[in-house]
Amino acid sequence: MLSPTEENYIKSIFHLSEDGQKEVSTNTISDEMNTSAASVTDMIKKLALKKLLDYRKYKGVKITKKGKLEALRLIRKHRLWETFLVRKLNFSWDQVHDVAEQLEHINSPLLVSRLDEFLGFPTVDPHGDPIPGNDGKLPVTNRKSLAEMELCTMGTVVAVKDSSSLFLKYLDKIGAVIGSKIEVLDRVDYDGSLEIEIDKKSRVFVSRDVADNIMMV
Amino acid sequence: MLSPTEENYIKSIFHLSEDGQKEVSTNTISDEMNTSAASVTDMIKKLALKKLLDYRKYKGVKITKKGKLEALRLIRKHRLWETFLVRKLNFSWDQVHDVAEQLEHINSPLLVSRLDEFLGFPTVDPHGDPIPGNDGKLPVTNRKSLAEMELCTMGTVVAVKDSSSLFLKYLDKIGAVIGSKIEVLDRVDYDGSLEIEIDKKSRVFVSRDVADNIMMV
DNA sequence: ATATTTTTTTAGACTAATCTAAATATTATC
DNA sequence: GATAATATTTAGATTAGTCTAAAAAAATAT
Ligand SMILES: [Mn+2]
Ligand SMILES: [Mn+2]
Ligand SMILES: [Mn+2]
Ligand SMILES: [Mn+2]
Repeated sequence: MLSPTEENYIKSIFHLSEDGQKEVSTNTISDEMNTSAASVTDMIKKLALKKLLDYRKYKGVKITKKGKLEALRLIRKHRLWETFLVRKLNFSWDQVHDVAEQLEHINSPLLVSRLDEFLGFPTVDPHGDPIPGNDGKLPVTNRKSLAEMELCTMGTVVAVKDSSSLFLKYLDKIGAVIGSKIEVLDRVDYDGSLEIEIDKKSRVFVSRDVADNIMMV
Repeated sequence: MLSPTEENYIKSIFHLSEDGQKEVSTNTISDEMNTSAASVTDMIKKLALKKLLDYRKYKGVKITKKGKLEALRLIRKHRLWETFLVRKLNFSWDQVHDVAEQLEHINSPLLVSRLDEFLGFPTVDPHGDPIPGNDGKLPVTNRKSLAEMELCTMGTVVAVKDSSSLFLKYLDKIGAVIGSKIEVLDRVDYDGSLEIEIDKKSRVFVSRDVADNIMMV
């Protein structure tokens, strides 16, 4: 059994390591968690003891198979709850993250499976992120960011990398929501900002940073 | 802001004091919470400092107005979640208590009001207990326990006092669920046990203890 | 290859929630 | 009203999660 705090660490480490591939440094984790590096050292020692991380002093951590499974269990719950909040309780996509951050720690396998069933076994959450299965399997997707798209090509928004309210409200404003079609009209090589056309209607300029956080297919 | 632990204490004290009327002793609380009396003393000091309890050394505690409101806020969430689990996720009434015990601590006013709306503003939970309003108001009910009923009178089951799985499964078995009609056929004065007829069909004997936990109208 | 800077770990301390054992107050009994 | 029993509080520890400051290791720059 993991405490909510341990669960949050393992989930963050999973994300920071790009789904468990890369090693993650102490400072990277402390930045993400808004805790001191000293606290992180304590916690990664504990998680290593529980075999969720491989830890080499001064070398950072790598998440183990067991750690990945724990992270995916949590991510599954997080995304199912976000889906519930949007589809059943009429939350907007920028309101769900913080509540799901709490709900993901509720411990009841029956609740998770019934929620999944109630929602009709959804495959993606309101931000376009895939929902891991009960076995912890994530579908492979071949997405690229808006920033990586070629000039004069058209794509569909399928997900967002940043779930902050500020970012999502901005996307709502310019109309770049999931499902909308975007064509890249021009790219400023100096800073990577783009001029885009959304749904054949509005033309807007977006920064490189914004374009990095919009995932297309 | 209260921690989940503080919330659990204030809720238990509210129940033990019969909705805030009576004083509650340290040992009564420690029994209910399964903690040591020493822990209770520490906690009631803290809650008294937060003005949720009136505490006089060696004399027990009485819940304040502020404390009652906190308790009712929690009870409202608990009962709304139980209702959700039964009505939307097909939990049975004996499966909901422990999960609701976790869900009640989720902190999101928007979530509570949307859940209330989604359920069509329910007034009672799956155990027949009234759901406090957003303002903390509880409807006054005039129920009496099955044990208090007169011989040869008929009543309807409206609530249960014990929400444990063991008790509820027993009620399912004998068919004494909410809405069923019960007539008291005979009472054993020695131990207060009863012979009852349920829904004009089956006759069973129930102990005084069971009869105490079935609320009738 | 040294010296400096950055990163990471260790040492020591704090708070919340818990415990056991000892001390003290209250209540019941004779 | 003294004594015994019970209830409650205090004292002192423990664990989880956090912090700051100091020490040590690793990375970078000269
Ligand atoms: Mn979380
Ligand atoms: Mn999401
Ligand atoms: Mn609880
Ligand atoms: Mn209930």
